Amino acid sequence: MNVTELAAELGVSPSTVSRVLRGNAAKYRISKATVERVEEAAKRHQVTPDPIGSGLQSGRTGMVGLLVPDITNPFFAGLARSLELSFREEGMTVQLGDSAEDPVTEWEVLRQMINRRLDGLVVAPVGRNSPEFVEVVNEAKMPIIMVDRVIPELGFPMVGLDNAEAGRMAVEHLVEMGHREIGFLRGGNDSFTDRERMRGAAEAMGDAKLQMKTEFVSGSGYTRAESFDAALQLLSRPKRPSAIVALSGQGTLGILEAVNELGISIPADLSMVAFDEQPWSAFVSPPLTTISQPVEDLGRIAKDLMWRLINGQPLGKMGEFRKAELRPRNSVRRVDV
Amino acid sequence: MNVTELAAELGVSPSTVSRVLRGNAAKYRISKATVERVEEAAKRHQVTPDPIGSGLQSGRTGMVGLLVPDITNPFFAGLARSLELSFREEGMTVQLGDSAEDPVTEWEVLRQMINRRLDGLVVAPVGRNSPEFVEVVNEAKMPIIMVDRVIPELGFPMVGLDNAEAGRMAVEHLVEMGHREIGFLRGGNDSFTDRERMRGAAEAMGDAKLQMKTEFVSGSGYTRAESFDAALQLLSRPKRPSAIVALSGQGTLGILEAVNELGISIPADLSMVAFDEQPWSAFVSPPLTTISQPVEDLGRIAKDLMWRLINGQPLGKMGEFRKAELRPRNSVRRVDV
DNA sequence: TAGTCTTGCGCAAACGATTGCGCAAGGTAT
DNA sequence: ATACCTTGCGCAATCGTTTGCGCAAGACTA
Repeated sequence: MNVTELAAELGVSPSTVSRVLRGNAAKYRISKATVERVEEAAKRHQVTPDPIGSGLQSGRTGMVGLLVPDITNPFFAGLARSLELSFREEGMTVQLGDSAEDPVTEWEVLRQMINRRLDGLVVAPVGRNSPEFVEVVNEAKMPIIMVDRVIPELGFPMVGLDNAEAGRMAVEHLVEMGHREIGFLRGGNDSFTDRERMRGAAEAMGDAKLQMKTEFVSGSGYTRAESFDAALQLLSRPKRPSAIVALSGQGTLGILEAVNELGISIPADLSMVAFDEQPWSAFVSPPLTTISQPVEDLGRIAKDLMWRLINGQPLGKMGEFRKAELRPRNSVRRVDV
Repeated sequence: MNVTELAAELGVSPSTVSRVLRGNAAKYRISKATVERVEEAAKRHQVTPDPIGSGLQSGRTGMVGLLVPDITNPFFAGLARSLELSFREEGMTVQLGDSAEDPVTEWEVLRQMINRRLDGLVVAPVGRNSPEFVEVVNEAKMPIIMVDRVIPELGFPMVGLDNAEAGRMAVEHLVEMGHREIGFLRGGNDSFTDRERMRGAAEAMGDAKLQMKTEFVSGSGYTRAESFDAALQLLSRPKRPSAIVALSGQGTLGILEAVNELGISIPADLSMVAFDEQPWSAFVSPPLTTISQPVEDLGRIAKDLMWRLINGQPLGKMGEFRKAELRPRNSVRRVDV
């Protein structure tokens, strides 16, 4: 049963039913009696305005797109969960897109989402600022916000981690534990996120009067295979750092895999601070010292920003960057200074 | 620019443009010259039929709903990824719903999805067959298939693991390695999936002339906290099994947490076979012996089934259950018999 | 008693695409 | 020259909802 049929049954016009169900009864001066009749009948027949008909008229679909580089990455899964819940509370639904860390797929998915006339796009980009990416997001006539691997140059509202601070925290912790030779496994070299983490790390190194040695820094993409290769390369040199920072979740896996391959023991031979807290971080051997992101907050903030954009409300600020949290466990060994 | 405007620019009717863009040019005898003109102009202006207008007319939304109990569970994330990719290849998109392992939330999300007039629903239920669940899925006037925690009584097409076989594999492996006292951490006691895994395990125990001791079987829900409690209870008894099978992914985490808490060492004090291969399974200490599900296959099969249902094609069979794979690593110790 | 307000709600035109039916123009057959 | 067929495409209704405008009826004022 749809709105029109319900109206016929009640002997009122579809307009009236629509206004009642949309909560505009007062605005159109529908009498209390009529409102109640309509509401009762709507409940009884489980009638709710068809989103398609409604969308055609209003231009709203009640859906937002969420584009992530990899939904199997627990960070993005957590973000998806938080966003889905937050938007559901507003009666909106989330369309999932997964670009598989591939820029070309990313454009394609974005185009599909744009064609679908979603109300807005929450994009966690692969991280590279290509001309094609810029073109496709700029021609989208809908609100867009960026999360996690933001690209500030594009001028979209952003939600993410205070990455420089997070990088700094990792290094400061290692320095406190007596480490002086610190290595870094970068993730997705071209991304703003990675550059910021490195910037913070470099500052902390400087503050501690330590040198960041290029042979102790290894770049890689964000995929698991790339991370493994980079970690292998960094750790199989004759001279190794005494500690390493995995600057991404996949990087953590890459280091664990390489360490396994090379027979290196953590933390006896190598200390490690790992980005991204995961469900298993605390229960593996050794329990991992991690940098944890407030992923639920990020989802809620992203939803709030998007909600304002959709409803034409002013944004307080163009972005929000939350602090990370260091969780010290046993993958960092205290060494003598 | 939409279809109507493009038609105006070309001096043809919207009908003609629609027929060309929908690939129905031949059926309506549109001349080759006109087809080419339309196609060229559509490409030039990037015109594609508006899914809302089209949906209103055709009744199709080009979207399927995916409802999972927990997108942060890597198994469901993998399923989501596989499904998203498979459906995208058909030009369809996936709406994500996360019930957070809560039956009530599950009904609500289902209702929302049904109201949205999606083309179909891929449901990984929380696993409990409640009257409310039955009511809501039965009143849905759209194709539904169940994945993973299927509920066979409801008669929907199903895709999942051959769970009995998987349970059997776990036990047979432990028996081969000399274990005779085997414990089980069940996951979501009421689910068909869990019962099947236990059934297979029990059969294998019987075949090996071993007794399944009730004090070595601990039930729990599917959440992490429940799994931890159950594992703690099972493992803190004075007499412990020499090996344990975690019958769910969260159960694996629960056991690892409990073992950590109790100071039990794997595999020295306790051997373990863990359900659900995860990215980190091979790189933790000790590398975990796992039962791996072919999650990508499951996604593709689910999409195929759904595709047939949507297009009114006959289903070969009402369900497909794939074999699991045992990945022997170092969490199972060989013991003397 | 006529004019003005207020209350309560319907009319009809969108929104954008799809599709059965049929018309017109040109060709072919008789 | 008439009848019939083929080719090519447009007409108009339809899907379900929303919303500006205005109508009708009763209440109130002068």
